[in-house]
Amino acid sequence: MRKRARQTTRKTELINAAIQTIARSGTLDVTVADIARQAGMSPALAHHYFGSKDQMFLSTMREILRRYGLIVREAVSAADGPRARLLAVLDASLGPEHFDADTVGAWLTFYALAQQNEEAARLLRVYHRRLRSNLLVDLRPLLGVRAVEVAETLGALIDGVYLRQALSDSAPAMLLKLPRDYLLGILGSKEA
Amino acid sequence: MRKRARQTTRKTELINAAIQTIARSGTLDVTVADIARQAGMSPALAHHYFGSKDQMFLSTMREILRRYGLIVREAVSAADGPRARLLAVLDASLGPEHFDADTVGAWLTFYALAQQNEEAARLLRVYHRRLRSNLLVDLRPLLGVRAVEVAETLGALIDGVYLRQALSDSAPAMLLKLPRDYLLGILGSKEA
DNA sequence: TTTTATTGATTGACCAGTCAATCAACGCGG
DNA sequence: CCGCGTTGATTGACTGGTCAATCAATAAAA
Repeated sequence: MRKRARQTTRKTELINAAIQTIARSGTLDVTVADIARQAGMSPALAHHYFGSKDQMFLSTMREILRRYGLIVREAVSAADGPRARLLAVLDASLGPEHFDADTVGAWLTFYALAQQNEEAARLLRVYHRRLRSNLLVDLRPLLGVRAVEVAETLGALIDGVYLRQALSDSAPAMLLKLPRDYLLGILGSKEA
Repeated sequence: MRKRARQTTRKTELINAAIQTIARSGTLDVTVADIARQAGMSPALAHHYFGSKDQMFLSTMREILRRYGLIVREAVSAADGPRARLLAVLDASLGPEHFDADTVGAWLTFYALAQQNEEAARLLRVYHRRLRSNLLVDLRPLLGVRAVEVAETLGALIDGVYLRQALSDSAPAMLLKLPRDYLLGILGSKEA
């Protein structure tokens, strides 16, 4: 048991180091040595735990996805009613936990990775579907058939906001409220 | 003069080869040798013309941006009235010329590059500003102060659609009509 | 002839992954 | 409580391969 715990902490340390290192350099070209150094251990140890660079990246991606799912689930369960839950999903998706420079950098880089690596693409599709279904659950009772289109639009909008945030051209605050305002606009006009 | 012409064609050949090669492999990890081979010449010649790999990539990016600007300007000048011009900008931005697998692949990859390379980030910001201003020109007379928010939303939405297209999860047709429907929804409700 | 185009060969750097060797903790029989 | 063997943690050194960039040499053009 002690053994397993140690292994887990080491892996987690490497994953955190990977997120930081990837975001800081903005590429997947980061070397295993870079990540290991960031985590304060030798490159050989990283291989010992993950087997290959690709496996390390995929684990990192899974971890980011896991954290995202956790936060969303928490936020949704704390909200009451469809409208509040929808806003909770948006807030959680664009919350500071995912929107810090590190995570955004890593996130963007994974999109690039997804073009090469089928497993990476699969993980990204999982995220898309999860977001979509989270939105649809509460959009359907409010909008009926139009829910699908609105859900797709919100999904694309969130991703676009991420993308632009990574370049930090516009003011961040402005970008963050875009999906929320879109949703409120839709809900408001439907209420009438 | 002859000299310049030859140099230009060689450079263009390399740029086209770069677009194809990047898109096909889905990464910036393509080697100069790969690109040169695709263009039917030796790697050494590619260095002769561009000096470095980075310069070659940046030239490629500028070329893609130039083509985009060209198409948009053409489409806009052919349209009549603010509403038609807005739709023209959207259609041109998501048109098949930029939406084929090759260009989308290269585009996405450049977003990743922009995190490392300041010049790449600058070029992407140029594109953002150009799109924004293209939209604002015709949105302002229709929407007044709200034009800014709508322009930002459309920009983010387009980028998001690109991103999702690159993963081709949803049906392409569905994705493509999202920005258009959003704009029509805004304009429709304002007309009232 | 002078300049430009073009290439094959080479170099120097870098990096993922391997391996053999230490090191530290733990368990266990005496 | 003490050697001692087992097992996982950890590392430094090394390898095989790749790639950007350079260079010297040749062909073609001006």
